[in-house]
Amino acid sequence: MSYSKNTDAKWQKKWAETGLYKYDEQAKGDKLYCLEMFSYPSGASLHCGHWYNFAPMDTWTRFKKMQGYNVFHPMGFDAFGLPAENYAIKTGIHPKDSTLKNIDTMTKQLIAMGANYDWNYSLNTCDEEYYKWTQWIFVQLYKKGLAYQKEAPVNWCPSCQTVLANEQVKDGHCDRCDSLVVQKNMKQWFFKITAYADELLEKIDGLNWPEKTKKIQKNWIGKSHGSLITFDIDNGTQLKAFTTRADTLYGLSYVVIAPEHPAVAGLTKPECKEAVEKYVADAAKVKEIDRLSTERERTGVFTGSYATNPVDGRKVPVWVADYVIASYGTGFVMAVPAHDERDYDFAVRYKLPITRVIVDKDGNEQSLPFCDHGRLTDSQEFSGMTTEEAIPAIVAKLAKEGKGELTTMYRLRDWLISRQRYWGAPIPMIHCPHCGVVPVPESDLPVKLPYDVEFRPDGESPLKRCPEFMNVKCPVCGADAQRDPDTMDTFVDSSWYFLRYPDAHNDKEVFNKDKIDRMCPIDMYVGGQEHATMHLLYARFFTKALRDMGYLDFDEPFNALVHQGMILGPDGQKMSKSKGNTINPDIYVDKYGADAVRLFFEFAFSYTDGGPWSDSGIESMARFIKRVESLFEKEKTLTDAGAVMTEKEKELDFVRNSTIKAVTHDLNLIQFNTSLARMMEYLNALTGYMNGPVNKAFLDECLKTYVVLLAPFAPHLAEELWEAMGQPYSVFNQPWPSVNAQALVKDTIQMAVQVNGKVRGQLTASVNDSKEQLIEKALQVDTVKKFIGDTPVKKAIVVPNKLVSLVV
RNA sequence: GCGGAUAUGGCGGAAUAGGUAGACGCAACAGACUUAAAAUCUGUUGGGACUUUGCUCCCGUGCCGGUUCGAUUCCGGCUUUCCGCACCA
Repeated sequence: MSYSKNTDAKWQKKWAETGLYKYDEQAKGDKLYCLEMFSYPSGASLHCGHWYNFAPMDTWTRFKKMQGYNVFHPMGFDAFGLPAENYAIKTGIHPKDSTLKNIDTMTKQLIAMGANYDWNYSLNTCDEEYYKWTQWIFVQLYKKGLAYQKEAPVNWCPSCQTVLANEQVKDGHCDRCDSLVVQKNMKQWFFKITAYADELLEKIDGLNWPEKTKKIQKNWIGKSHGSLITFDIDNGTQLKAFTTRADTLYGLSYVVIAPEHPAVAGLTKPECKEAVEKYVADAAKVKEIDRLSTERERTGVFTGSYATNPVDGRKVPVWVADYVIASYGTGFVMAVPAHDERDYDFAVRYKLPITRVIVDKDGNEQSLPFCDHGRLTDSQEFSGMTTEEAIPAIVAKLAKEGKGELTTMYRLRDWLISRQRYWGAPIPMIHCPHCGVVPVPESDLPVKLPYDVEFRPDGESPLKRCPEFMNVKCPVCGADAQRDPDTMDTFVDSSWYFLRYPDAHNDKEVFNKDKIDRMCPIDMYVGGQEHATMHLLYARFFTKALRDMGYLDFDEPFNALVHQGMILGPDGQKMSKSKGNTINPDIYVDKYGADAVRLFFEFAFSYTDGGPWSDSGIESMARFIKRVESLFEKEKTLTDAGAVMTEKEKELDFVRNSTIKAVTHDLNLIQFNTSLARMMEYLNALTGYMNGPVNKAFLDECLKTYVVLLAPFAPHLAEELWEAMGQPYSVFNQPWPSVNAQALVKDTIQMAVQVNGKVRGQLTASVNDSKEQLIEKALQVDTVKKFIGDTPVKKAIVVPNKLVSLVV
């Protein structure tokens, strides 16, 4: 017998035939819902990133099953999306055809990996059975007021020919194709994620997530405490400004409005009209390009209008400037150049007054702009107060006239979900000339995505060109109406898939409430960190919205979260086709077997770090497998020296039990690399033991322990060894070994002896030695004597089982 | 610019309620087997010193300092690389 890819095939077949992976909801053991982020079948096959995400977690879930948990571990496909569509445009192959073919290939690869998914619980987001419920959720959100349409400046990717959510724009570029994103005013569908901003922020602290991810998400939500201050404008209107520094109000020198703000036209005096209109038009054109420059000059124009500072009645000019963001706060800000860098630069450029109203806490005048908190000066009755005292005081004064209030503001914007693309779930809304926007009745769902459509994008949704799809009767009045031609962002599909798995084939409801409440939240969720402000945020929002609509009873979808690291090319660079450093894992599976590839990914780096692919690394894993096999081969040739437990047997038993202890501990912490290091040490100990006379019955027990411990890591090899030992199928029905505490107690211990903090010698201690006896022994060590000489020992510290430290 | 992380042999990486730094593996070198090579097995392997080659000594976890009998681990200040955000008022 020799492990190879044939071994893989043999056991994969047997596992499938015997239903080893079948999930039984009624089975004994605590439920453990473990999930990896499902894969995107845009490429033709699984790549190293998938393998690194899935294979080690397969090991982990197998371990948990052996520990007695009732593990639910499904897998599906995030099948809609731009890459499949772009591939279709390039090749002419319909996205549905390529996607289904890729899903088929990837499923086979996952099976070839040895992954223990129960495919009866699988799902695929481009399946009508699935997107029917995606649309159903859209309708519920609409009815709840959480889905709405608005005309707004949106991010437009000219290459993908679609709008994008804020979260999908990185450095002003499209997250998918890297094209420069431009701004466009369009009427689009939004989900009101901001309604949950507070809860999304607060509940994050209770989650067992990586701290960094929590921080990224918190910053993205970006709560800030401040005040809304109302300004009277000389055209008779009022505008509110959001500020975190109401204490600087006496230093006001002008106010600024964003170019996209609807009030701009009304503010502009005839003599300024030409300049303002030109500025607004230019701002729209160059804005996104210039945003990339951090050295960008702040520009603006005067509108001709004046605003009144509500705190002292002074008039200040109203400017238009594109350093004000229309979509944050009110799009209108108060400018205090002395205490804000941006306002300072702007004031210097346009020769606007700069008035100091804050000094530092000690009363010293710092150089301007001085942006720290401090103490007020030249601020009437508020002079002398600190920033912290002055803010509520000034707002209270303004509040009497209805011109000030404390408030909070969020950086988070509502989630724009319309996409002018073909390959997604159609938005289930109908536009009727009489009734306006009407949701598709639930009984008419799904709104099927038509197959025969010219899907090349031209800035309008491809579905618009499909009259059979577009033309519909209004469900309310029966008049001729039009469907919404857009499809939903694919992040909508993935915002609830984990809720569908436990009840994947329910055709009556989105999911059964009892079932979902029993199975969720997810106990362990594993996927890339790049989803921190996208999928992981959207999924939390969906869970909360569905909870508030009564469909489930928990607050958070993912109790624990782990990010696997990234696998790099052999050159240490990110894998990419253009660099030519990609690795196809299939080739290695074919050559060395799935277990060798699994072991490589698990042993070569810490799971959360990842690292470069290495051919010699994978060869070393193949070598490890051979060493394990030859050990078991050798065992058959040994003769029994009798059932005696000598020091050698005790030593091996010590290693066996400390291996069980360490592997269990490290696997619980998702530390595959150190677990396997312990397995190698145990292998080395077995090899050493088998060079001498052996107690066969005892050795047999040690080898059985070895196979059971190895099983989650190298499942095919372990089944083969288990069978070869004459043990009944399957090794995965074996309980996880427990530690015999007795075996870990040693009679004598090696301890270090330190003199003034430096190790100078070793001593052999007996477990029963008292502190005094240990110190006495330490003083007798030759090398220690040399360093102490005649100097008296001032102090002696004993660290049990570790060392004796002498201070002279 | 702000925020977060990171730094350990030739390489991947171990070890932190402060306690023998370098586990485990790779690569390298030497030996065994072989006509030879590969494979396999065994051994050595952080750097340096030696008029005691040793159960020897000195140095060593990015840099500088501090606390401690003792610091990879804690504190203060830098530097590097990576990541997140980036006119958020």
